[in-house]
Parts: sequence; C-alpha cells; structure tokens
Amino acid sequence: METPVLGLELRCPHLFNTHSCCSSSFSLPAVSVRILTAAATTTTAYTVVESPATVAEEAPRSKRHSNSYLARKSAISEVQRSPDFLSSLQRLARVLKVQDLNVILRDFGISGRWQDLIQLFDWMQKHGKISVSTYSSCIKFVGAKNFSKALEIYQSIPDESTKINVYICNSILSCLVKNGKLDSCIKLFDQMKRDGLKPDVVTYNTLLAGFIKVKNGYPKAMELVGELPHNGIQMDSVMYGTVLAICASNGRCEEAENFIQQMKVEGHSLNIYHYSSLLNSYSWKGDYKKADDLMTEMKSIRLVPNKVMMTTLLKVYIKGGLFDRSRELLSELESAGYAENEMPYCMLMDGLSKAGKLDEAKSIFDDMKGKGVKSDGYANSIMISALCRSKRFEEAKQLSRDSETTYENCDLVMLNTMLCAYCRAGEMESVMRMMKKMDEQAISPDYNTFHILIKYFIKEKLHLLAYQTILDMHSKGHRLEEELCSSLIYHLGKNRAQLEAFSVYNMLRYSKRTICRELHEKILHILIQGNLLRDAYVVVKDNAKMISQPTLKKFGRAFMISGNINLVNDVLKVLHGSGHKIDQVQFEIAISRYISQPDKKELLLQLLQWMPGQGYVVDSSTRNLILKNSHLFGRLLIAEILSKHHIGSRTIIKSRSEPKFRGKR
DNA sequence: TTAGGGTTAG
Repeated sequence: METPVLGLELRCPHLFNTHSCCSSSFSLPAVSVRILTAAATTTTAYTVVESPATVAEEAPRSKRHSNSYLARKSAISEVQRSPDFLSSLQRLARVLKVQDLNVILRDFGISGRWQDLIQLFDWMQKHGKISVSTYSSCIKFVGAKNFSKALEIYQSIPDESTKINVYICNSILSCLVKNGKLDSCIKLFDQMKRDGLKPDVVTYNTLLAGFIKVKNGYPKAMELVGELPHNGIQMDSVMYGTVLAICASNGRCEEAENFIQQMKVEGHSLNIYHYSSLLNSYSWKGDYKKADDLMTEMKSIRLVPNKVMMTTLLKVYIKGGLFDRSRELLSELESAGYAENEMPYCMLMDGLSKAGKLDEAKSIFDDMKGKGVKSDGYANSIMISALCRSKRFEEAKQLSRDSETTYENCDLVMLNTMLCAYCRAGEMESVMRMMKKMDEQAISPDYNTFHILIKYFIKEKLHLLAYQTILDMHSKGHRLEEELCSSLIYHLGKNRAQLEAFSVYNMLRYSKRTICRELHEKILHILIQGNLLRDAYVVVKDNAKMISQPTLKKFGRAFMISGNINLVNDVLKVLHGSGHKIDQVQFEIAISRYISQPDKKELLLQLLQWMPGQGYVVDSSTRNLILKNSHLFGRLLIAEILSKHHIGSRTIIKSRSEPKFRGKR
C-alpha cells in the first residue's frame, strides 16, 4: 500500500482511523490528556450539581443526614475509590440511584478514567439505570477522544424520543464540531430536525461555533442565524460572542461593528469576549487606530484587558507594521506575566521577518532565548523559515541542526520547516534523516511535506523519484498543484519519460475542473515526441479547441505517418471538427498508407467519400496515385468517387473565384 | 440539571 520513497517509507497512517486507535482501550497520548483535563476544568460548574458535596448541601434542607442519603454518599465515594469498582458497584447496586451513577460517570470522565467510564456506562445500560444525563455526559466525555464511539452511543439509544432530546442532541453535535466534522454535524442536525428535534439557543450556538475556524464560514453562519426567528430563538450574549468570533476570523470588521451596535440596541452588555473578537477583526488590516479607540472604550467601562486581549492587540500592531509599539507592548506583556511562553515573541519575529527585518527578528529570537522563555520549538521554526525566505540557507541549516538536538519530539510543521531548510541547502543526507525521523515517529507527511520533497527531487534531477512521490501524494488524496505538476511534466518529457509525464497530466486533469491551456499543448508535444499517438489523440479529442493550429498540424502529420491506421479517419474528422483546416500533405500521407494496405480499402473509400462534403478534394498527384492503384479498390467505384472530387474542386474554385456574384443571383 | 462563546506562532 505504501509507496517507498528514497528507500524509506513515507508512512501515512489513517487520518481518522479511530477504530484501530481507541475502540478497545482508552490509553491516551499526553496531548489528549492535557486537552481533556483542560476541558474537564471548564465543566466543573455543571458537575457540582450532582456531586456528593452538593448532595450534602441539599439534603439537610429536607431531611438532615438521612440514612439513605448517607448511604448513597458513601456508596458514591466507595465506587469512585475502589480499585475494582465493578464489584463494588454490584454490591452497592441497590443503594445507588441513577443520578448517583451519573455523578460517578462524570467523575470518571473528569479524571480521565476512560476504560472505567465505558464499563460503567455498559453496566448502567445493562441494568436499565440510565437517564438523559447519562447519555449526554457519556457522549461528551467519550466524544472528546473518540467521536465515532460517541456516535455509536448516540445511535444505540433505543428510544426515538430520547434521540431527539435537546440535551443529548446538543452534546453529540458539539462533539462533532469539536472534532472538525462540521459537515457531518450539519447533516445530523437536519436529520434530527426531521425526526422532531426542537433546537434551542444552545443547539444553534454549538453549530455556529463550528464556523469560527472555517474558511468562508461567514455566509454559512449567517444562513444559520437567519433560521433563528423561524424557531422563535433570540440571540443571547453568548451567541453574539460566537457570531463576532466568526466575523473576526473572516476579516469582517464592519459586520462585527454592526453586531456590536445591534447588541447595544438590544440592551446587552459587552464583555471581554465581545471586545476581543472585535479587536481581532481589526487585526486583518492592522487597523491600530480603531484598536486603540476600542481599548479606550473598554477601559472606560472598567473592563481590564486580559492576556488574550493584549496578545490580540500585539497582533494588530504587528499587522499594522508598528514595530516599535509592538516591542513596547511585548515588554508590557512580559511585566504582566503574559509572555511566559514563546507565542507573542513568535508573532513579532514572524511579522518582522515578513516585513524584511530579518535581523530585528533575530534579535527578538536571541532575546527570547536569553530570557529562558518556554519554547516548544516554534520560535526556531519561524527563524528557520525566515532565514530560508532570505535565502540564508547555511544559517537555516545550522539552526535546523541545533533544533534537532534541542527538541527531540518535533511535530509535523517543525519537521517540514527543517526538511525545507535542508532541501534548499542541498543536504541530501539530512533530508533522508528527516524522512526517517517522520517514519520512526509515525508522523504522516502532509501536503507541504510532499510539495517540499517533489520540488527538491526536481531540483536534484531525480525526476522519476519526484514522479513516484507525486503518485504517493495523489494516492493519499492530496490536492495537486498545477505549477508543480507542470514543471514535473516538462522535466519528465525532456528526459524521455513520456508515459510518466502523461500520467501526471492525467492525475491533474482528472482532479481539477480546469487546467491551463498551455499544459494540453505541452503534453501533446511530449506525446508526439514519444510517438504515443493514441494518447495524443485522446488529448486532442478532449481539448482540440484549446490547442494551437501549428500543434494540431504537427499532431495530424505525426498520426498520419505512424498512428494506428484504423483511427486515421477518426483523427481527421476530429481535427476538422475542431475547426482545423487539414492540409493536403496529411491527406496524401493517409491515402498512401491505405494504398499500401489494401485490406483497409473500406477506410480509404470512406475517407474519399467524406472529403468533398467538408470542402476537401484530393490534389492531382494523390489522384494519380489512387487511379494507378484503382484495381485494388474497384475501378468503377473509384472513378465515381473521384468524379465527385472533380466536381467538388470546380465548385471550390468557382466559389473562390466568383464569390461576388453569389449573392446577386 | 445534561449542552454553548474570545486570542495564538510554523
């Protein structure tokens, strides 16, 4: 399945292969644990409602420490703490109510006990101790790691009315959005509506949140906002926050301003989220003037800018090219304790280097390193890219080497950056080392990796390797870029790898609606040169109108000389049909070939019969040739057909010489 | 009683 490249394998394991990685066990990589822990901390507000502590608070109101309450409370903590919770569960089954089990379930979710969570859920299902909250919580926690398992749980709900419960639906829709499955999410939402779901403000907000990071998400989000009145839903402060974020991430600052205005009219008060998004919408054009006004307004209502806000302001200043103020603001972030990681430094370095101020970027980089700021290696990546952009490949290569030793575990972007540096510096050995590293760490190459490698292989004149890599890239479903393909097609053609060139052409042609017209012409020359005339015919047939007359002529002649004789008439018809004027030489060659192969008699007769109707006649030398061989084809028939050519030629001469009389008759 | 919102480098 894998295509070997450079003797190594570019492993591309399953992008979404959730079956193999998580269906049986929930062993989590460190990153996921961090994400889940972070997610869990935000949910404590909801979970306290059912936590034992709350039970303790609520219980005294009705009955002070009733026996049953105390029994349930201790049963909950016993199950939570038990090394073999299932057996404790069995023992305490009679004491625990469904809501107690839900408390335990959420506790497992928060503390990352995935295996236990699933086992508990199965147990609850088996014993019929299950409620809407069980499904909702379970889907939320399971979905954070494994959306297909969450979907499975949702699909397994036996009761149709539970399946359209708004809490459960919100939970599963949210899990799809968080997993970047927006399309599936919208489809499921539509299905739920057909099944009878009455979406609420949370449902809509969940879907809208999916459009924040989506390219061109704005119009689609607005479509959804348009649905709100039909469902009797009014936008609340949270939804305004989401919509503003969508505006900001799509560079729609005017629309964001309008929404802010609408909020004010409706009497909503603005919070830090609303201001943050509006500020972010100004970062697109680096509109620092508006950003400064906004900061003033915000402070006037006693909202204190937080880390996010100040970082976003830094982004506005950088985009606006205000580098001195950016440096000042970075110092402010430092003293506020908001620059403890590399991110703001990275932003400034990147901005400076893209503005051609590489040395200033480098000084920020050195400064950051000197201060011992926590870094995951992104800052190094930015510097490497910046050095490459300025064609300082030796320095880029050196920094890549340093990065390799400093950061053992690199992510794909860092690996790509280093790979690019080594490729540009022409370090074949290091290129191979990077690929090996990717392979060992089971990091799948992405579009950029393939692109970098193919460009490099072309540069190093390893054209067949470049070809293999583009095949690999295509088979992994990556989009092919026309310019890269075109360059490879050219080089393959030049090196007499015409079939490979044609294969690249076809991959591009069938994965894109339109390709530039010169490419058809280019591949046609290559195919003609390789005498791959049948393939050339396919290209002409599909794209004749985009190919120049001289190239069509070249193709026609080549085909008449050595193309498949059975296709000669078809080729002539296609050429004529495209508006190309077939010259006498082509007819002469075709006819001589037919004469040399009398078993193709029918084809010759067909051609001769076709010609006069299209305004073609044989010239005198060809005519003589035919007459000389007419015994092979039937003298009478030939004489009859040629007489039509004779009339045809007179008509043609007449029409050429007397056009002015034609209209007057 | 369960669900929803902001910024970020390559």
